[in-house]
Amino acid sequence: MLPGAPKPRVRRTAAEARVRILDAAGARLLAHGPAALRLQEVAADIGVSHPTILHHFGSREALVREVLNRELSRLEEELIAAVTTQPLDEAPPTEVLRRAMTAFTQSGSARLFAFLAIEATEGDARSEPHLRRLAEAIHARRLVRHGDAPFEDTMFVVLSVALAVVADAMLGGAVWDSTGLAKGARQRFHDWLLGQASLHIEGTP
Amino acid sequence: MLPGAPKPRVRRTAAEARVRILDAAGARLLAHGPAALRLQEVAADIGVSHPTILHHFGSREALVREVLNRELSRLEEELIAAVTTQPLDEAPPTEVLRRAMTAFTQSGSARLFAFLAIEATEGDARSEPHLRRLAEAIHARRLVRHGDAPFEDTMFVVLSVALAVVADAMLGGAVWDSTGLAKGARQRFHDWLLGQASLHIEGTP
DNA sequence: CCTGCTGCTGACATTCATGTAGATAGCACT
DNA sequence: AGTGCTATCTACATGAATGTCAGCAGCAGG
Repeated sequence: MLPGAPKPRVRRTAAEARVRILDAAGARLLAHGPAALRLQEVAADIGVSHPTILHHFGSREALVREVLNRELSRLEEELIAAVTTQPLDEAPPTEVLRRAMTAFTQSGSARLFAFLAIEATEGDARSEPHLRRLAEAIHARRLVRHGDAPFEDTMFVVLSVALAVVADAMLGGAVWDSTGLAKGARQRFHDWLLGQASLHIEGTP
Repeated sequence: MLPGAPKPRVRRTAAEARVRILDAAGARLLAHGPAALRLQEVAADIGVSHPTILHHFGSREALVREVLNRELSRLEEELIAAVTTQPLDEAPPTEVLRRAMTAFTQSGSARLFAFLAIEATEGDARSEPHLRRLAEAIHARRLVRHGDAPFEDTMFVVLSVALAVVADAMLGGAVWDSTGLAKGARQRFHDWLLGQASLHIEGTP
C-alpha cells in the first residue's frame, strides 16, 4: 500500500448510514448473539470505521437498543395487524394465532426477542402486554364461536406456543440434534403446535 | 487499615476450594447470565483473590464449562432416574414427564441449560440425545397402555413441554408481566402443560 | 469558487477483564 | 523445629473493547 494514498471516502445521508449500520448490527446479533457484537466488526462489515457508528448512535448500548426496538416495532405491527384485520366472526381463533406465529418466526424475530430478554438491563425493558392483547383477540373469537372458557385457558394456549417458538429459535440446532428427528421435523413441529391449539380451542384439528 | 496487617489466609483443600468457586460462579451465572461473569466478583463472593480461581481452573472459559458440566451431569442423573426407576407397566407415561419437568425446573437447570446453548462455542457442545431417550421411555409406556401412536407425536409432546419450560426460565418475569396474569399463574401454567400432555397421551387429564 | 455543514476518519485515551510471576504462608509429615 | 508441598496472595503485564478528539472531505447553496 502506497503511503500517499488515503482511502477514498463515501458520504451518505445520515438516515442511509443509520439503516446500513442497523442492518449489519442486526445480522451479527442474529448470528452470534448480543455478547459477540463488536463495533469494529460491524463497522468492517459495511466498510466504515467504528467511530462512525458512535457518531450516529452515541454508544454501543444505544445501538443494540435501536436494533431491538426496530425489530420489536416491526413485530408489534404484524401482531396488531393479525389481531385487528379480520372481523370477529370471520377469522377462526387459531387463524389469528397462526398469523402471530408466522410473524414471530420470520426473520429471526423470536431469536432477537430472546436476546432482548437476556441483555435487558432492568430499567429499559418495555414490557407492554402484547401477549395479553393477542390472547384477548383470540379469546373473543373463541367465545363467539365455541362456547364458554376461562380466559386463562386461552392465555395458556398462547403462552405455550409463544414460549415453544422462542425456545426453538434460541436453542436451535442443539435441540433438534438431541431429538434425533429428521430434517423437516421443525416445520412439522410448528404445524403440530398449531394443530394442538386448534384442537384445544376449537375442538377441531 | 494498618500497613503492617497482612490479610490472614484461609487455606482449604483443593477439592473444597473448587466446590466453593463453582457454587459462587453458578449463582452468578444464574443471576446475571454468562456474559456478566467476572472472576473478580466471583472471587470476592467467597473472599479469595481472583488468581486463586485461575489457579484451580486455568481459565475463565474452563470455569464456565465446569459449572455447566456439573449442572448438566446432575440433570442427566435425575432424568435417567426418572426414566429407569419405574417399571414399564407401573408408571403412567406422563408421570415420567412430570418427574423430568421437575428435575428441569429445579435449581435453575433450565436457565443454565439455556445459557449453555447461548455461550456454546461450536465445538464443545455435548448434544447427547437426552430428549430422545426421555421421549422413548415415555413412548414405550404409552404404547403399553394406550394403544398405537407415532413416535414423533410423543417426541413433539416432550419437546413442547421442554421448550416451554426453558423459555419460561429464560425470559422469566418479562413474559409474565406481559400476560397480566396474577402471581401463581406460573405454577398453574406448568400444571396445565402437564395436564395437556396427559390428555393428549393418555386421554385423561 | 468559496463557505458552512456534517459525515467520516486515524490516532489516541481509558477502562477493565483475563492471565502471569514471584513471594508468602498454612498444613502435614518427619 | 525443620521441611516440602501448594493454596493463596500482591503486583504487574497484556490485550481487547468502547469512547474521545481534532481535523479532513464530500456536498449543497450562494
